[in-house]
Amino acid sequence: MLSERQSMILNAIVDDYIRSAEPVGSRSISKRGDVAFSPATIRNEMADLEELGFLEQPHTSAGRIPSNRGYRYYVDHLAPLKPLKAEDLKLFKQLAAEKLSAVEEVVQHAGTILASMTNYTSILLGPEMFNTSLRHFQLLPLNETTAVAIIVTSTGEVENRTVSIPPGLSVSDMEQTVNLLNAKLAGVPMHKLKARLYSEIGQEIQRHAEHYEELMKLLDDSFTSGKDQKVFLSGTTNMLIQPEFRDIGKLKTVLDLLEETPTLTRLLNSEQKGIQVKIGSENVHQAFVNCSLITATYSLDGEAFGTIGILGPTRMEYAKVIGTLDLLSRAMSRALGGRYGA
Amino acid sequence: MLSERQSMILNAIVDDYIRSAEPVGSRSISKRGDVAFSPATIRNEMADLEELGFLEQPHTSAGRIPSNRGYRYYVDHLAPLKPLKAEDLKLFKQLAAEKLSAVEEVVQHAGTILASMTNYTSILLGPEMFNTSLRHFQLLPLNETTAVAIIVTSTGEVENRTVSIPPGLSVSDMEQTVNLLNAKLAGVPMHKLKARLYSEIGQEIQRHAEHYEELMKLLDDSFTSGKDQKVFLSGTTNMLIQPEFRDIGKLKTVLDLLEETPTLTRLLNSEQKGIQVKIGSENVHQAFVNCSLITATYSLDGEAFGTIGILGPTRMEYAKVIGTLDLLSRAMSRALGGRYGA
DNA sequence: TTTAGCACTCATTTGAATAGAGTGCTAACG
DNA sequence: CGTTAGCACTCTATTCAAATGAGTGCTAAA
Repeated sequence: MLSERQSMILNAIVDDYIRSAEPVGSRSISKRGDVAFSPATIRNEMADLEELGFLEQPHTSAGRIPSNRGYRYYVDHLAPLKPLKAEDLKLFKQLAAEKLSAVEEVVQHAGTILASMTNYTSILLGPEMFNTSLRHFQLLPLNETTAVAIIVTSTGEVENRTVSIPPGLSVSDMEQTVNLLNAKLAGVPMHKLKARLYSEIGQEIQRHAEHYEELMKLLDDSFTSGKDQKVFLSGTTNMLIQPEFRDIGKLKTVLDLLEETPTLTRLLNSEQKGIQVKIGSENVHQAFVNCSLITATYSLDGEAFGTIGILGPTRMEYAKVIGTLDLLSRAMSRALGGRYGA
Repeated sequence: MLSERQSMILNAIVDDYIRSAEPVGSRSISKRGDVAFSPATIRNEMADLEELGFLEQPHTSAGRIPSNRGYRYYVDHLAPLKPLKAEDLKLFKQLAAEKLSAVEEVVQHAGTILASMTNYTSILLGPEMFNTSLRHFQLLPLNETTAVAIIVTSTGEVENRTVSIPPGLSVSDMEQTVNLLNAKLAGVPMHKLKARLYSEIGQEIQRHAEHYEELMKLLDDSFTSGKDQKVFLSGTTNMLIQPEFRDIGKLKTVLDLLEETPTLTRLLNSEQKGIQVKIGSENVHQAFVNCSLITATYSLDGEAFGTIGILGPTRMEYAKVIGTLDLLSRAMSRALGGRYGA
């Protein structure tokens, strides 16, 4: 579609613009050395590239800046990723080596590393528990009316909710029920818990316990996953140093969105695994028209999956970010995998 | 110290400035009606007030703005708090009425309300568990080498950590130990757990279990409170709409600090109960010189205590914020208290 | 096909003039 | 003697025109 030379010029322009944030002119491209033509020639090509929709001109007497399409081409034809700096690699090693007890801590730490390495905003999603299974269930009465329900998953995650005890339910009934559940439901995938509860356990409970209805309600409550997937943000203030967000209005629309965790979860939770790049208006959400969002997935012991992402202006260091995300997502999977065996 | 008239004028100036964010001149004060003197008279008083350090002048031909000292006087001599709007009160009622299962949800929700009612940034600290006591302890093995330690407090909070099992420790030894702990330590305040573990339980364990050292290490790990007090932020982007933070540099120093949860915890965790107002440089932290921080404390069932706070520019609607914090902290204590009986 | 040259465009910078808000001081007033 | 009107003065913010300069598009020559 593009000639070799056009491709080189586009590449040079995007590269330059990513560094300077200023419209780049034909002269500066010519002087770079990697495209050995005169400004005039480059100007002609630039006019063509603009007509094709890869470049834009803020005004007649300014240089060119890449359009979304230009960035897209740049990303799709990215040169093989250059290896990261040694010091950065060391950070990854540390992540894997560190004795972090909880998954959340690993994820949080990874987010901090990501933000400080890239100078953009990192958005990480905690592992999706969809694929994990039940390890242990417990009901601990606090007083006459309330109890804590505790669920431990196969990956060692602990979830808890406060539930109300139906009046008149005997302690022994409750204990018996819990024992039954542990016997019957241990190892069952989390997303099948409720179905199993009704299909298999229901009758059993009905046989030996009073207050069937209320008890089932209690258990149903316990198995209702309370929280959404957890969102970890880091480096939000890196957004402030981007010249494209000098305009407080634009800045606010983005930062506002970052406070809406449910929306973020939806935006990051892509079906696909691997690395994904959404440039400008390729993002569904209006607030991200000036941003690019790059995401990668990690896995926890092959069961649960989560997402890590970087949000920055469309004028983003794609090569660096993609490389970093790729390595970090692997490092995370490594740090998390094998930690909890079956 | 200040004459009746000076006091009134200072009050009027602060009031005006809080609303307009512009230096206020003698004419506009005179026209307000509540200080019935000519601009010239007011000018004279203003000059005096400036000499006394209550006012400042950006430049010779501008109006006056309050100094930190001026704000302090204003706050200390604040008129009796006017009651909140009916719609706001309704929000509080809802908070108390809502069936929120977890303490964290109550706190989080309160933060959202606070930020949206005041249009400032709310900073809430989750309850300090210092005063709660142990309800239940459990060790759940995940595989040969790791286990989850689960601690349930008297207020129904659940904490969990992953710990490593010393090789060779038998399951029955572990179970026996856990039973012993529950028998001996239930009801013991959290901050005394470790001391009791060593003073009373140590010998007992030594008597019947092998691997004494390793087992104690495991238990010590379990009782080491992993997380700091949790911090909930809401309405950080409200900072962007304040004209004093039009300057991105200033904005960044503040927002950067908001990302440092440990520092925030330290800044909010005041010894004193009740409402506290820190104006401008009264704040210890450099980043808050242009801000005021107003905090109040809430309690959870009379045991654990937490803090709620509002951060805004020194030019802040003190009356409104103080009133709101006062009511909300009570509402929270009410919503949380009695929920978990002994 | 490439390039040098040149006229042209347009945002940005600069500087001077102007307007306007507010003060401090002095003198008059009750 | 406290209060107020009047006025000169100060300093910022606005406005506008001119100058600057980066960069382009086009044409003609190499």
